[in-house]
Amino acid sequence: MEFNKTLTCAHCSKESPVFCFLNERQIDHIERNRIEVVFNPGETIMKGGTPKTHVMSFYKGLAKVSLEGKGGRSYILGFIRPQTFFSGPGFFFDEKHRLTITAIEECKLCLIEKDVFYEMMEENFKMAFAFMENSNRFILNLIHKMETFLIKHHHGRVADALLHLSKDIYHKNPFTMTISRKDLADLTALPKESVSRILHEFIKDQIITMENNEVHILKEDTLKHISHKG
Amino acid sequence: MEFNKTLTCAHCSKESPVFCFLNERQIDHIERNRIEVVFNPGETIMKGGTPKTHVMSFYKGLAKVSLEGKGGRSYILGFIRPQTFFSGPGFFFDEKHRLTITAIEECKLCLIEKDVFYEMMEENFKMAFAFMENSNRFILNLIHKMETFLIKHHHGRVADALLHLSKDIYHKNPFTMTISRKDLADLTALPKESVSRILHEFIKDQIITMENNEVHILKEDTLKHISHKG
DNA sequence: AAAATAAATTGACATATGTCAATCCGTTTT
DNA sequence: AAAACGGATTGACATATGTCAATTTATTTT
Repeated sequence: MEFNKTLTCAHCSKESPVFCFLNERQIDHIERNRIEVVFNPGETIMKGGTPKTHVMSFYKGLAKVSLEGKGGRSYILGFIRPQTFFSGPGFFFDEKHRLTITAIEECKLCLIEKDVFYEMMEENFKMAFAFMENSNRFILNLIHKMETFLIKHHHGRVADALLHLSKDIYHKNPFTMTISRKDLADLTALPKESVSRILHEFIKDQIITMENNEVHILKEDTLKHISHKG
Repeated sequence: MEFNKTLTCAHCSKESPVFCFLNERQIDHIERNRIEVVFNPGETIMKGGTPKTHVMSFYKGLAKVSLEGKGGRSYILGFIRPQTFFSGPGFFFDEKHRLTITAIEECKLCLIEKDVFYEMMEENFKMAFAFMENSNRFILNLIHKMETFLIKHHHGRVADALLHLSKDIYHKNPFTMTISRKDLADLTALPKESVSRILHEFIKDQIITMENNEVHILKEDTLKHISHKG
């Protein structure tokens, strides 16, 4: 964790899905009320169960959003990529984080006090709506996530995860998996051994290649088919 | 489905988590722009995939909210009980219902045009906030639901479902299950045969009794334990 | 570079779980 | 009341899947 202001709200806010609606006065207000932080891989950005004191504007890196389930298991509900605004689900509901956010690649982000954000939302309707739309996006992701959890055959879940990583997270096809096998296991709600095996089968069947976490999806359609048939 | 106005917004809005913030003029506005409908058990109130044209104020009955998954399976994400406001997830995002709502017991509800609702939200900030809080509640439910899906042992899922039904849905302990075994299966994401078997074991172990869908939870703590250990 | 540590893979095994089919029960229909 | 229907239960069975332990590979440390 490092502290050092290298960003400016004037610049970042343009890219933010929520803060892009702020007026100059408000931009200045968060500029004076933000904390800029860098997290290294593995570090916990927000811990489920702790008090919710800040909202987050994610500027750089890759982080995972996970739900800590019973018996020490944890389940990855999604990833955070720049630019993202994140308040945690249940912003209007209670004062606790439900989810844990952990840095996977080095992350740079700003924290803004909850009350400061709340104030601004009250006086800026456009932003309030953007906030709602942003929350909506999160729910829809959750619902999709839920669908994938309900895929019966585990091959389907891994197939889905690979497609998701390539398309939505790394945005390329031969991509370098910066997430661990354990993460891939938590993402699919499978034991890591199963993930290994299934990955191996995909390689054997020439659906993907993988060398040193460099994954290349050869037969996207086959993966899609595997994921769809369940 | 029957049409016949027997309710008044002036009365109902007092109980609504969202409409309770409306002023007289606005109450009058929805009074003139609402459709009152009665659905019989089994009827589809909203169908996933169809255009999202109205929001719903749920006045009476019991309905299930489900996600239609791959291969004709469907999964119950939750139930709707009066008084509930329901817009469907992703209200600000797109024009499609993601979830299907089906009446279990006879349901009476009002439909209000999306645009009418939108207008009112724009001019009434308090209501907008109530709407957000309401959405938040839905997300938190989803997250909890997700946790239960991830319970490893299936006994745990059934235990959790029984507790949920008794505590949150029927609000009593010896309760009459108005939902079918198939629904219970969809609620736990299990095949209905498994549900039957597990229920039978619970009865055998004297954790519950069940006669003609009259369920009595005898050992709540045991159920909780089964659900928690996963 | 060698040693130590952690991560990932593989193998073997028991069993929890899904599927199919047959039976049972309750409800409705004529 | 008998027949017909749908829902729920039970039984039998194959197998997909999780677990544990051992091995290999990769990564970090000294």
